[in-house]
Amino acid sequence: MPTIKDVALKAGVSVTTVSRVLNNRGYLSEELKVKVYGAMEELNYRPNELARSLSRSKSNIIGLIIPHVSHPFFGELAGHIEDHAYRNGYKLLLCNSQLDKSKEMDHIDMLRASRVDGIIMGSHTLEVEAYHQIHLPVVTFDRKLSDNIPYICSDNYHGGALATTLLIDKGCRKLAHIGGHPHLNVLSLERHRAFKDIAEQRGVWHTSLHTDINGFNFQEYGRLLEQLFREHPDVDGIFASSDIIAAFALKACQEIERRVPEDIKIIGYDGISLRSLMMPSITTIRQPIEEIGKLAVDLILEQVEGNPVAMEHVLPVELEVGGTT
Amino acid sequence: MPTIKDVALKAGVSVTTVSRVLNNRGYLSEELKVKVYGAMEELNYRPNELARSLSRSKSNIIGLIIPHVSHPFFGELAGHIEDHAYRNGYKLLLCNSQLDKSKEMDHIDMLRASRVDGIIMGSHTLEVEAYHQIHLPVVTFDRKLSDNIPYICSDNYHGGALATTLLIDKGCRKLAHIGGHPHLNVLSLERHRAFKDIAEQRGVWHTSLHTDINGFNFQEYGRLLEQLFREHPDVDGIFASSDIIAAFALKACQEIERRVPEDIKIIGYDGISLRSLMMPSITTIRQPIEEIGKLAVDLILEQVEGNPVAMEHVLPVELEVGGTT
DNA sequence: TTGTAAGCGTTATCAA
DNA sequence: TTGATAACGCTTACAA
Repeated sequence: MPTIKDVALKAGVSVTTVSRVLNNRGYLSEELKVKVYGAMEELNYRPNELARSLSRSKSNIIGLIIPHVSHPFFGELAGHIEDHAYRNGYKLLLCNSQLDKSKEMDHIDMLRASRVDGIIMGSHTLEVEAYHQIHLPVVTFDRKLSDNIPYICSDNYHGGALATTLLIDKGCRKLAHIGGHPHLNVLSLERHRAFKDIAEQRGVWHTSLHTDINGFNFQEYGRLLEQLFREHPDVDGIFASSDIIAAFALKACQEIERRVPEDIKIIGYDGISLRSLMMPSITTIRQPIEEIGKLAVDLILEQVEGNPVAMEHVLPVELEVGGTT
Repeated sequence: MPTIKDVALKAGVSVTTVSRVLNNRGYLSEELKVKVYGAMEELNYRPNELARSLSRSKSNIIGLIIPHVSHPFFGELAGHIEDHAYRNGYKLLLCNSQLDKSKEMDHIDMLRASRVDGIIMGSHTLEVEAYHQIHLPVVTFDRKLSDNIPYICSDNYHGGALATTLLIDKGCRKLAHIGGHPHLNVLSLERHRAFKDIAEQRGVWHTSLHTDINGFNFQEYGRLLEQLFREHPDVDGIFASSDIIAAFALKACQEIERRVPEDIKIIGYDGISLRSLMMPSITTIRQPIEEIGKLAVDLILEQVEGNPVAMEHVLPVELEVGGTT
């Protein structure tokens, strides 16, 4: 591959000048530009980003750590993040922690070693301390780490309240919540708190199930639902903490021939686009996934540029009525 | 951040020695190792991968270009690719082309400028020539570019034949195929060819619909199905070129109250894990997604190491019977 | 066994 | 306005 030296040689100027043209710094005559650009064209020259990054101490790379890209919610989120990063001249280094502590630690290490300009953390298997050691612009999704690391989340409590209220208003009298493990330090647990609060306020019977600490295991969802219907065959309302869990619930109901929404109502959370693929389409609490992705990138960029950023970003949710309620 | 110099200073040796310890080159006394590792530990030193990459002319980064990570098939594929890359000490730079020519071109350019060690191409909006200019290890998924760029695909023709045969054997007499745009240069079009061949061989009526050239638009799938049922209300078998399309077909049937599989049978393609979430779960032709991902990474690595690789990699598909047939 | 010094391809400082 | 030259942090001949 041709280097800046080759371009300089061909254009009959110094590398400094080529660099200046490349970065549009200082005064540059039209004639000079034409000459240099011409040489670049001829050589099919592309500046080496590795060298640039090293020299400037800035890689223009953002690291993203999430549990699984293959999970529809994170897949959509990652898509928007990449898109927004791209529009801002940034690249995306993708890491799947698979909710494995050592993998997540490795990934953080690797991203630091790669001198990424910032890290978007969507996986949270480690203790707060581990994230404090990062010493890089960080933004967290769905977890508050400390007072000086910005975080983004949807309005989990409100979403949980909306969902629970809807079920009760629609006549459900025996509610179940299925969500993530309570020991995970994530803000989405607020959904569960809201569920309990509202159910108690309204005096409605309720129970709660949760996944293993290594959530996102599709097989497990099936087992949980089986357990639910075994122990409480008369549940008539399910608030699932994700649309995927809700879809499993829907399927489980249909398999035991309980009509949805007549016999039992289901509401999910997230608002993944696949929810409308189910039959009936799943009622859900929609998080603004695209906005979350954009904001995450923006918060990294602001920090990179040394600008102050707000620490708390609670984005509004919206009830999206489908056919399961 | 501490550099190799700081480590050298603290350990009381030269940078060369530190580098040697770092890379485990040559003879190193236990005592020395302890000393150097100790210094690294104390300083919380991590070698700067940018500098290493520049120096070695090797970034240990693989670029991946796909249409959308948010599409379940590509999401799963990307997950496996990242995982396998990680196990081999490689990082993944993710690019979503969104089937936009200029975006795809930009991404290729960017990956080259970033000196990635190789590119896995899963998006194919450009002409063959564009890919030839890459001059880097490349492996293609589902498209044959030339005789010297390795490609991976599932046994599309066989899969298409299996699917069509199943529908006919199960008694369907009026078949429809829904797939990607015929002008896209992708091997998955073989599924359609097989569909037509088999239907004709068996003397069964058949028709074909296809998406826009910018496929993967979920809204469009709905329109296509509406069109299908309007023009051919008596179709009794649908071969969809992806599980997502199949899911849309299933939903469309249920909405117009045609029973699946009694009145109309549906079979998809891909074998995404979400297919089992549908009710009934979707019968499909399963591609070995994990294997495809691994192989893609391996083919890049082999090329990076200068080893010869086979050009054609047709992976077997498998009929996965669900409830829609 | 260890160290000096050149090089990887840029950018940035400072003269001219 | 342009050009040497020294960084950036690491690897690697080549010496010692």
